[in-house]
Amino acid sequence: MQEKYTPSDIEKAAQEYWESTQAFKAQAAKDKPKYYCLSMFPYPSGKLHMGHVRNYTIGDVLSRFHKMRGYNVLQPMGWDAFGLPAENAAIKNKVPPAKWTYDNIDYMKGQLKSLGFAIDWSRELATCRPEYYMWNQWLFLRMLEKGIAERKTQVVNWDPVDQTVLANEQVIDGRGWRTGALVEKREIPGYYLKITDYADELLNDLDTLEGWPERVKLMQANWIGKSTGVRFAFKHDITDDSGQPIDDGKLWVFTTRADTIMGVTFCAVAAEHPLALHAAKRNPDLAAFIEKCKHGSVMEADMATMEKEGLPTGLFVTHPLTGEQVPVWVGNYVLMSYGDGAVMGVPGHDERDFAFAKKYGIEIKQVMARTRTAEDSDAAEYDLFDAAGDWKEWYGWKVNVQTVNSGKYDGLGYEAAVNAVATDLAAQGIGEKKVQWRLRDWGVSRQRYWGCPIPMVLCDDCGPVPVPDEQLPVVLPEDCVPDGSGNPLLKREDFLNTPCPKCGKPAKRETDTMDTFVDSSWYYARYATGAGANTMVDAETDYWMTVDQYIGGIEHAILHLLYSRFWTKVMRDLGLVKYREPFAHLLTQGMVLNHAFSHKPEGGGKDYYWESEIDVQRDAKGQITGAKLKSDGTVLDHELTTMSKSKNNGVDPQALIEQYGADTARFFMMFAAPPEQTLEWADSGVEGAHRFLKRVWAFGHALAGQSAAAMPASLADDLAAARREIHVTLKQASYDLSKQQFNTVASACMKMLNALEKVQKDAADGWLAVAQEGFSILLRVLSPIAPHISHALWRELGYGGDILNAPWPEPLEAALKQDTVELMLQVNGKLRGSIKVAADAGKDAIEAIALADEMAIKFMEGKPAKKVVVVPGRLVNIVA
RNA sequence: GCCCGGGUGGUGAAAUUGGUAGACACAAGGGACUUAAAAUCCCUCGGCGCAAGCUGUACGGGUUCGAUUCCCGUCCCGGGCACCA
Repeated sequence: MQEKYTPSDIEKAAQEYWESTQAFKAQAAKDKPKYYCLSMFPYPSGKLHMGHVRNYTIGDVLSRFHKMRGYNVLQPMGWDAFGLPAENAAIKNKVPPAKWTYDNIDYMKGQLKSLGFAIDWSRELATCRPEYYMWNQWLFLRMLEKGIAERKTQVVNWDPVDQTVLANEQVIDGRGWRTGALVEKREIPGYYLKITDYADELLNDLDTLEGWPERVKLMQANWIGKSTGVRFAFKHDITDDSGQPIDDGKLWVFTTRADTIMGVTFCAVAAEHPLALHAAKRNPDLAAFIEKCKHGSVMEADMATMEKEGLPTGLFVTHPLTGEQVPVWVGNYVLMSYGDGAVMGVPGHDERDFAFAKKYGIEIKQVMARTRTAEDSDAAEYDLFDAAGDWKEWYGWKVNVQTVNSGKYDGLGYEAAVNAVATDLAAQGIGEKKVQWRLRDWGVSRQRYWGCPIPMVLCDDCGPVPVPDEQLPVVLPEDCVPDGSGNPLLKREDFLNTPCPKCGKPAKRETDTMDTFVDSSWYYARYATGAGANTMVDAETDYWMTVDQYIGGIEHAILHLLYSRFWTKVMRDLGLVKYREPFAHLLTQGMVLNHAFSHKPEGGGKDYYWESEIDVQRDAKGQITGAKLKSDGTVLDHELTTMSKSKNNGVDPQALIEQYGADTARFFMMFAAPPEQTLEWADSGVEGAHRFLKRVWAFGHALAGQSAAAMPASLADDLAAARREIHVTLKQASYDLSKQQFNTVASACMKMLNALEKVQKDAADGWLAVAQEGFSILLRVLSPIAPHISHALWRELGYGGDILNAPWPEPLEAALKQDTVELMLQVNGKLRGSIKVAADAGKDAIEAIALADEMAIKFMEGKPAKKVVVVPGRLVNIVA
């Protein structure tokens, strides 16, 4: 056995051994419980970064741990290979996205292999391969048949100079990233998947996901956003140019606050609303305002933070309960795509309406008063409603308030008022209670090249026609090079021209491709499908699914996970799978953050710089206070954010692996922080992890070549203590693993080695027995985290077989046993010392010992003990 | 702006989920070995104090015999907000 720890040799040998024995090839087996462990597949951006290392090491630790626990483990890997960065790279380097993507996959696969993950590579897939994405197309056609997919209009960011649709990411401060042109909102046709049809089930089934973090379920529930309210109409007799009443003379709105309906002093409609468009015909100012509303962002965050602006239309509608005339405004914050594109304005009891009314001098009516409760009976000053003053929190409350100035509805609480109002509106036939969802349908059309083609043909005569199944897949040509000025497929005649499947006349293919979230919505099921399947999924899927443990970044808490859940339910309804949820347990890994430095140049866009290109200024505590570009001194913006290719702040693990080895990289990553916690990247501490592995190797080397020693019936004190320390630590480590808290499992390994090293080699008989037993425990606990060194030492020391299949160690009661325990001694909650008592001492005996203690007597200052709290095994607190 | 997290020594973190705050490490300082360096090993290490002790888990309150942990409020940082993935 080599004396020196040389990771490069050890790791290469272990990986070759695993490869030659096909150690990680997963096959259905009846004699063992299955464990499908899945990490979110990476986007092939070029190189791995530390976030990947963290994600995949977590998955690997869980996989290897479960294998040792006797499970039949599947851990697959693949590539989320379609997406925008490949097109950006093409624009920059004039390389086809396909080539760039495949090259990146090659490189990153090599990196993953060098990290020694227990992956079944035979199941590898890439979503940009026709054999994968043809099933996107196939399922899309099924959805179309069932009415789950439909064609509607969608609002997109339009760059008027490049004549192209921009992703939100490509819009910086309202301007196109390449052209700097003001971006416009534009309506174009696109396909939607009716996820809202599944809203109820997606919400209710969250309760069945016991293995999901509460915070993720909460985020999803909030996103789905079920709210009960009232949809009702304001009647009017506004007619269009042909004399027809617009929208049948009804302005529909939805509200969750029908209890405040008597406080309505205006209505606001979206810029695209028929009433707005009608009024604009005779009002140039309004027409200009509507035109202005077309610019700007489609993002919710921008909508919420932008200055709320409006203009009166000069039109009035009739309040359904008071008969009063209510002015109609156009508001830039009202979206045509939400509900009916119109809202009622109650400035007295809605904060946004309050600000709007004050800005434009609209009347503010109080229709709610605070109800006095026991807790705030003395808060008289808060009860005063002041329309001229500032907004007060309670104006918007639903509880501890009741209706006032509301005529027949006076004196009611929230629910009673809503019910009374809804009943009266229903009696008039212009309103009803309605469940409203925040969740919107999933728009899947992307005006981009590098994605899965939507299998439709546009015929002048027949309109949009689905591509027949037997013509699938619609293959994306892989040699296009996007240049930023629209979808290159529009110039590909060979792709574009095709006969209409219905009438046979010349027609054009749809050039829109699918949202890449489609690709990632079912890849987990495809991994589990047998090789060579000529269906989307097969019987083997039923064996492996559902995924027992899914691991991925918290940034996917809503969209990816919700779309995957939806897709699963659609597949179930089509009879393709039997399960209703894809992921039983979810571990949301915290992001690995790094500093990012950027600058917004004159012509628009946003440039990111590598840390090596800049000078960083720090304060005395090392906090970054500023940064300048080395080349020309440009002052840069600074943020702490997730590692990504586009921000030039990814840290490549390659240097780490080459210098210290994969085991050190893995061990350090696990040791650094618990998996769910956000982690600011710093490599200080890598040395320590490496030092530890060197000590493990050295200890193993010292034990090599010795035959197995029997454990003596009794051990010297220091050996018994060391052995106990090992078993106590093992117990803790197993518990921590069940909690998925790997940083303390890593530190447990360190504690075990510390305990073993502490006892002198020749201290007493039994040393060898304790060392051999302890080291075999240490290696097994260490092996999921640092598998290569554990594999090598396990074989060198002849513990028998392959550590991959060694049973997980169990702590021995005999080793854990102790005769006396130390209890902390508190007086009035302050630590004053400690007492030693027999391990089996009763409460009375412990009390007696505590009260007789010198420190207890001193700090009780002669006062009698009012109460003595005894926490078994932990402490005694004397209250004097 | 809205939804969800987080904040503990110089640094990463731990605390059996209400019971010894800082385990395990990193960095730093001191020492041993060495001609020297590297490597390795030993010691010190929240703050104040000679000590007894006091104080300390972002900040301000509260509940409790006892709060990093539970409740209320504030500040800061991160994630998501539907075309980045």
